[in-house]
Amino acid sequence: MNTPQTMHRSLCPLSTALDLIGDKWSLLIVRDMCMNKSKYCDFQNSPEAIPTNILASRLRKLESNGIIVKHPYQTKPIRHEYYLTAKGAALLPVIQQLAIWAHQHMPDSLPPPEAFLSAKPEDLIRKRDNQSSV
Amino acid sequence: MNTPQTMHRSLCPLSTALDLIGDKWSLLIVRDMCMNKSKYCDFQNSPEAIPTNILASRLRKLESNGIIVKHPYQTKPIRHEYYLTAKGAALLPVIQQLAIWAHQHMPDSLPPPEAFLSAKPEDLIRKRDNQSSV
DNA sequence: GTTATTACTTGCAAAATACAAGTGACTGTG
DNA sequence: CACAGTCACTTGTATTTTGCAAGTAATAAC
Repeated sequence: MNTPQTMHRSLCPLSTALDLIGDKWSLLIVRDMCMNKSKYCDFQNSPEAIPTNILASRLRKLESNGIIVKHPYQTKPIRHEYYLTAKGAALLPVIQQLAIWAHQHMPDSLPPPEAFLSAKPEDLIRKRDNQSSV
Repeated sequence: MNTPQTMHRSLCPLSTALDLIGDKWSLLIVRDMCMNKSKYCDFQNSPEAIPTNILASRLRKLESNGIIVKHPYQTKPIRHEYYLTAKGAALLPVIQQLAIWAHQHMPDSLPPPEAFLSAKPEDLIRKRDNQSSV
């Protein structure tokens, strides 16, 4: 279940989107998931070095807003993997456009990987995992 | 002249883009400019009600990073209009994708205007104004 | 038992944001 | 001319968010 949705500044779609993911970290976590990263330590090990408290709070926020789901992959100490939902995977075009823009207009950024540019949202969804949450 | 560029968290294009425009307000200002708004009070009157000090600091930041240019439209009390540069106009696809995403996945957001979805970056650049800054 | 690892939480300082109240340069009215 | 009003800001300060370091619970390895 999802859609808790905080207060929105307006009903403009851009504004509501930014209310949710308009910060410096959320889309980087989504990016990592697009690159098949799924574990807490994967996100921590990304080159941007997200602070661990920010990571935990962003994962909570993204999950409570239906952008990602978590499901356990071991129980001894309970550990979760995090995956994009259809809603989360649908952010891929946004991220792709942002990466293209940066590559073309920000001199010191690297080119986006080919595989990333040619990816499609539906490729990012793990059907089994999403269905398991019904 | 532009490109002062603050420190980047990494060279990932997405990360560098978010270093610059990864906040709740910057893209709303760009959106307003895409809708042919150009004056300080236009931005202030948008429904999200940006605080005036934030607006002023964002305009400075966007200008110093080459996303917008300002040029005077009167001199009695000096007043400026703000326009997108080619670099700023190239953010249109990003904003369009974000708006599409929100419309499809955030229940209480309005549909993006048709004119906005069919716009192209080159339509947003005022050739005369950009050339005048040479 | 001791040490190490992972996925967090907690505490606190630093930075960003929000809100209210100025300020300077005018314009319009009487 | 005095005086209220507008516009594009700046300044001050409270509140919120972020960043960094350290701590903790659960377990594995030795």
